[in-house]
Amino acid sequence: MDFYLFDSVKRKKVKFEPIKENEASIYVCGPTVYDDAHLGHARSALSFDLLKRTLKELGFRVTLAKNFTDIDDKIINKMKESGKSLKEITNFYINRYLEDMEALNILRADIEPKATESIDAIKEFINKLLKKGCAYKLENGDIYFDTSKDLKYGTISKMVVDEEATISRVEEVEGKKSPKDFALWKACEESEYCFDVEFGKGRPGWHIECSAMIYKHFGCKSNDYCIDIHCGGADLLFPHHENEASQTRCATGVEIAKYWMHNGFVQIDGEKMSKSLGNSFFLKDALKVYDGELIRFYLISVHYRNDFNFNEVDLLSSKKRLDKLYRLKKRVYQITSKEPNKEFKKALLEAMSDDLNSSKAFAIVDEMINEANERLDKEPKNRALKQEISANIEFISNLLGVGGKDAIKWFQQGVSKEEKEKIEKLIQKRAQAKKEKNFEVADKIRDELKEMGVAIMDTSDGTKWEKI
RNA sequence: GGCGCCAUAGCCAAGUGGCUAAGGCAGGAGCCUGCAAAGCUCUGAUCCCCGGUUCGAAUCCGGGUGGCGCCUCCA
Repeated sequence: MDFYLFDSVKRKKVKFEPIKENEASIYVCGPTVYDDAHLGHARSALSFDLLKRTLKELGFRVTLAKNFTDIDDKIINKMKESGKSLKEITNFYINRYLEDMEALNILRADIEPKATESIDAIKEFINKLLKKGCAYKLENGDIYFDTSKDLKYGTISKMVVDEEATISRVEEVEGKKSPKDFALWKACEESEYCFDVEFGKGRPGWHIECSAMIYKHFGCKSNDYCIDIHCGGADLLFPHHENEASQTRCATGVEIAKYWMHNGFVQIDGEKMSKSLGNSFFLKDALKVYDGELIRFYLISVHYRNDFNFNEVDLLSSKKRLDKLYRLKKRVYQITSKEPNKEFKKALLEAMSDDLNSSKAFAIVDEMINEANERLDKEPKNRALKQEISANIEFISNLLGVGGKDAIKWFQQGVSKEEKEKIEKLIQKRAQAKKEKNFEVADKIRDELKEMGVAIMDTSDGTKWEKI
């Protein structure tokens, strides 16, 4: 099965034809680790987690790299504010990021380079640019990339940078040849975040690390491209990706990536989530209230390229939808899965192969759930059917990363042992009352359970309960 | 000012030239049930407006209206 993706540089959907047959090299622009991850980080990570899972399922050998920018102005500011060391801050937030992403069931990247651990690669890269005359040094020691040396500058984002407009926005730096030029190396004095290299003490600029890391980990030797797919948030297209591409072009003569994918934004009340608007919120706070898998499901129920308007009402409607998958899973509880239904598997994979159409994929999942329930109603003892359903759910969990948890526990989240015992005792009492046809008592117990946030359902297999 | 995205039922959301416009949530009717819940069945939109292209458009083109984003760190 072929994979199609929307290439945000070509601005159209194209067939994925990897540089090396059956292999896919992916680089995702990761977070700057100066604070906790917010929903936008989650959306980006989820989008390209789906990319990785889909390509793997299609049989590609996938190598995904995601960097951590662990040296930057904001981190330095945080150091000054908190009195903590660079490493203390960045290690703390890297771990937090990884924990949050794990809660969302995001597969770990195969390579996780850090800027501070890539200084040699960055240094080499800057040296290459200096040698080729694509970079110049200012009197203060800063090194800038000379965008005029790259005739293709602007072809990634199609941004024609208006010199005057740019001047008004970008801070003027003395000695800079063009406002489009950007810092590769920022000179600094002796300190924890300064690195002593042959062209002077300093620290890397933001754009250079990605180019250097890609060069280091994937190589950009004789191919036309360094990697297959370069991914990131829509806001990175310009200037970040434009600059990365330009540097790599100048330094290696090779295009940095064959394909580009950009995910849309998470908005709150129709506006971009951002700190300056005061409407952003951290993933860790959402995770205190909602299961990570629910947040995952909610965020990937909308196509990755669209804007996503986050709100609690929709999140709760997503929960009801996801609950249905787990209710089906409960019906085939502890049944060993065999082979998934061929047509179902194909349809699901086809949807995801069409530029990661996860919305369509979930529609197919819903149809499968519906059909499975219908058939189970008719043939509750059909073991082969149960094995197939179980395998279908397993396939969903591999491809989409939802539905992989224990179905009983899913409906008992946040219920303590004592509570559980109390619930089960009440259910027993109710069963006794029912036996005695004392429905008044039975209904009273049901109301009592409902007040505890517990819903019950009588089945041929006894009374089941769920925490709502 | 430059570049770009979006507008589909009460809400969320696929579809981007041609069978009856996916799917979910909410609502209504029914089956099941002691009654419920869960599950199942049935039930809703001609696709922001105007014009054009076409045998045929939600889907392409032009013009509006409304919303959002990038151009400064940003997923």
